[in-house]
Amino acid sequence: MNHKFTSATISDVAKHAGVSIATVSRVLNGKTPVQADKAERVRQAIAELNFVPRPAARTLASRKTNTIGLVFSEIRGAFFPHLLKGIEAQLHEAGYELLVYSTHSDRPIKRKPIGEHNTDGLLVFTTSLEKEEIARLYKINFPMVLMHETPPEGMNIPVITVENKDGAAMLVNHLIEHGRRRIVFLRGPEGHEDSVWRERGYREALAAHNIPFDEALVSSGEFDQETAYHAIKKLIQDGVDFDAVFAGDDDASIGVYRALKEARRLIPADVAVVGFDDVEFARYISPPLTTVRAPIEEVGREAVRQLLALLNGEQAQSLVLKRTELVIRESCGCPNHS
Amino acid sequence: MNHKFTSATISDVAKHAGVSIATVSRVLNGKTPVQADKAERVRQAIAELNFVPRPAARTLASRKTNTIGLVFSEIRGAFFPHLLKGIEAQLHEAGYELLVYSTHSDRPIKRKPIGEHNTDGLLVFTTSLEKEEIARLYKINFPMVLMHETPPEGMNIPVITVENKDGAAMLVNHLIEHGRRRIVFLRGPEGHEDSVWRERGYREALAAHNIPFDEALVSSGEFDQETAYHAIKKLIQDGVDFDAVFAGDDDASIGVYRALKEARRLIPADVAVVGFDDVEFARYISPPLTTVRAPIEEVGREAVRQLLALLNGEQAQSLVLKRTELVIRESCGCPNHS
DNA sequence: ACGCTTTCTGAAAGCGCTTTCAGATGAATC
DNA sequence: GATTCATCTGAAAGCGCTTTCAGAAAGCGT
Repeated sequence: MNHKFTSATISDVAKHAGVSIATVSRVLNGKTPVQADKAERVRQAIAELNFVPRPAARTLASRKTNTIGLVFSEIRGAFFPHLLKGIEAQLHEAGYELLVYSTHSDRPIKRKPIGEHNTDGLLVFTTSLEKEEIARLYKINFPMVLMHETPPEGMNIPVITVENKDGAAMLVNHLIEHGRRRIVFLRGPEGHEDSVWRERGYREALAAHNIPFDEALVSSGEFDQETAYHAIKKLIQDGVDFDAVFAGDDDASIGVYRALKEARRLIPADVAVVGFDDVEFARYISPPLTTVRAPIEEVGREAVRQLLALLNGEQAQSLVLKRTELVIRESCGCPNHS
Repeated sequence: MNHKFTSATISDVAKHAGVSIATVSRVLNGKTPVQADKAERVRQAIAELNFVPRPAARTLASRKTNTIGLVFSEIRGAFFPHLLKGIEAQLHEAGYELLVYSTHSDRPIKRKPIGEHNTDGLLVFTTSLEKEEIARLYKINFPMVLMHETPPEGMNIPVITVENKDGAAMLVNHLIEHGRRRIVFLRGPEGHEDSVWRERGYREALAAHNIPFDEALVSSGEFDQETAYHAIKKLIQDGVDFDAVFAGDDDASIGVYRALKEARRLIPADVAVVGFDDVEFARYISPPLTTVRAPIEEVGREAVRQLLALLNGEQAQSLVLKRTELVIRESCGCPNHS
C-alpha cells in the first residue's frame, strides 16, 4: 500500500549497468573517480530507468539533509515575499532545498519541528526562535544565521540586517531639515531588533539637532497598520502636538495615513509621514510615501551565502549590514518627487 | 566529521527504558498498544535523552516523508504572502512540513527537485509545473492539488481557485451600470487560468448588456505593473477610445494608474479603473481601487485540506471555487466609499 | 620480468527507523 | 486444569543509500 511510488533504486541501476551499487553511488556523487566507460554506462542506466536517488536514504547514510530551514514568526508585511524570494533563489542555485516553518505561538508543537534532525542549517528571522533553542543549537555548533536580530549574549552567530540606524537617522534628519520638530516615532514589536536600532537613529538625529527626546511622542506601531492606526488616533485624542510621524515601517504608515485622514490632518501639510522599507505600494499611496529603501531580497541572499559558507566549514562574517537609501517622495513635504 | 549532531537514537532510548526498539517505535507512533507502565518508561527515557526521531530514518523505513511540497513559478504579487500563510498554517496544524520550490525557468536543475521522492503530495500553483510532469505524477497516482489552474485534459486532479468569472462579471457589470461602454480588459499571462476566466466574465457581462466585444480593447497586462503601464500607454498613443479599464488584477491596476496619470486622464472621471484580488494597498492608493476580493488565504487552506484528504485515501472535491466579493471604492466612480 | 605505486572497483557494514512475524503472557472458557 | 484467544513484545529483516576496506588491475622503473 505504501509502495505506490517506489521506482528504480540504486541497485536496479547497478544491475542494469553491470556494476556495483558503490560505483553507481560514485558517479552520482562525483567525488571519487570512475572509469569513463563505466560511468557512461551508469549514466545511461540512470536515464533509462528514470532513476532519482531518494533523499531520505542519502540523508540517513550521509547525515546531510541537503535542505536548510527558514524560521520566522509570521508571514506578514509586504517585505516578506522579497525576503523569501532572495532566499529561495540563492539557495536553489546552490542545490539546497528550503523547508519553511512559521512559529505561531499558538500552535501546538507536535514534535521538534525544525532543527538539526531535518536541516543542515537554519535561517532565523527576527525573534522567531526562543533564546534557549538558539543557545542549544549554538552549543552543538549547528550552522545558523540570523536575520534582523542580534544573537544572545556571548554567541558568535552571523547576523544579516539592514542599516536601520542610519536609515532612521536619514529619515528623521530629513524631517527636521524640513522644519519638523515634534516627530512621532512608532516603535515596532517589543524586543524587535529593527525597532531598537531605528529608535536609536531617531534619537541620534534629534540629538544632532538639539531637539530633546520626548517620550510622549513615542508609541507602539508594531509594524502593522492596525496598531499604528490606533496609536495615532490615541495621540490625537490625547491632544499630543506633533507635526511629523516616523511610522516605523511602510506597513505602519498605512495606518498612520488612515488615522490622519480621518482626523482631517493633511499629509504632509499638517503632518509629514515617513516609513521604512520601500515596499511596492509606498510609491502608489497618496501622497507617495517618503521612506528608506531596505534591500530585503539582498538580505535573504546574503543570509544564504553566509550560511553556505558555514556549511562548507568556512568562516562567515559575523555581521553584514546592508545599506539603506533615502527615497524621497511627497509625504515628507518635498514636492514633485513622485 | 559528519557526526557532529548525532544525538540519542531509538536504541539508546530502548536501552535506557529497558525495552526493545520496536516498543519505542510503537509508543512513538501510537498506532499499536503498549503496556501503560512500559510506555511511561519509554516516554521518560525520551525526555531524559532529549530524543528526536530522525525524519530521514522514518521516511526511509515507512516511505512517508511527512512533508508536502509547494511549487510555483515566481514569488511575485501582493497576494503571495496570503497564499503561503494559509498553506503554512493549515499544513502545520496537520503536522506536515512544507517544502517550497520556485521554478524559475532559468535555473539549472541539478536533480529532480521536487516530487514523489521527497514529498507525500504537491500543491501546484498555476502554471509552475510542466504538463508532462503533472501527467507523470498523475499516472503514478501521486497526490496533488492545483491552485488556480485546471488540470490537463482527462486528468481528475482537484482544483482550488476563486470565482474568477463571477468576480470579473460583477466588476464589469458595475462599470456598465455606471454608464461605461468602452471597457479595456488587460489579460494576464498567456495561458493563465485566472485570466481566461476573467475574460469570460468580462465577455459575459458585455453580452448581457448587448455591448459588442471589441478586440481592440483587450490587451496584455501580465498581472504586473510594468506591462500594464505599457499596455495602457500604447492604447492611448494608438488613440483607442475607452472610458474604463479592468486591469486584470490589482498589481496591474497600479500600472494603469500610472499611465493614466501621465496622460492626464482623471480616475474615475475620464477613465474608471477596477482591479482584482483586493490586496492591502488597494484601499490606500489614490483613488481607492474598486476591485473584487479574492480569498487567497482561504484558497491556500482549502488546497491543503483537499490534499490531506487525498493523502488519507479519502475522496477530494474535484473543484472548489471560493466566492469572490465586489469591493466598491472610488476608482469606479462611486463616491464616498473609502 | 619483478616489485611498487597508483587508480579503480565490489563486498559489506552501517545510517536509524518501521514493520512483520512468531512467541510469550495472561485472561477467559469449558 | 487444559484449551483457546486476545494482547503485548522482541528479534530481525529491511528501507536505499554512502563509505570504508581490501583487493584487482594497470602503470612504472629497473
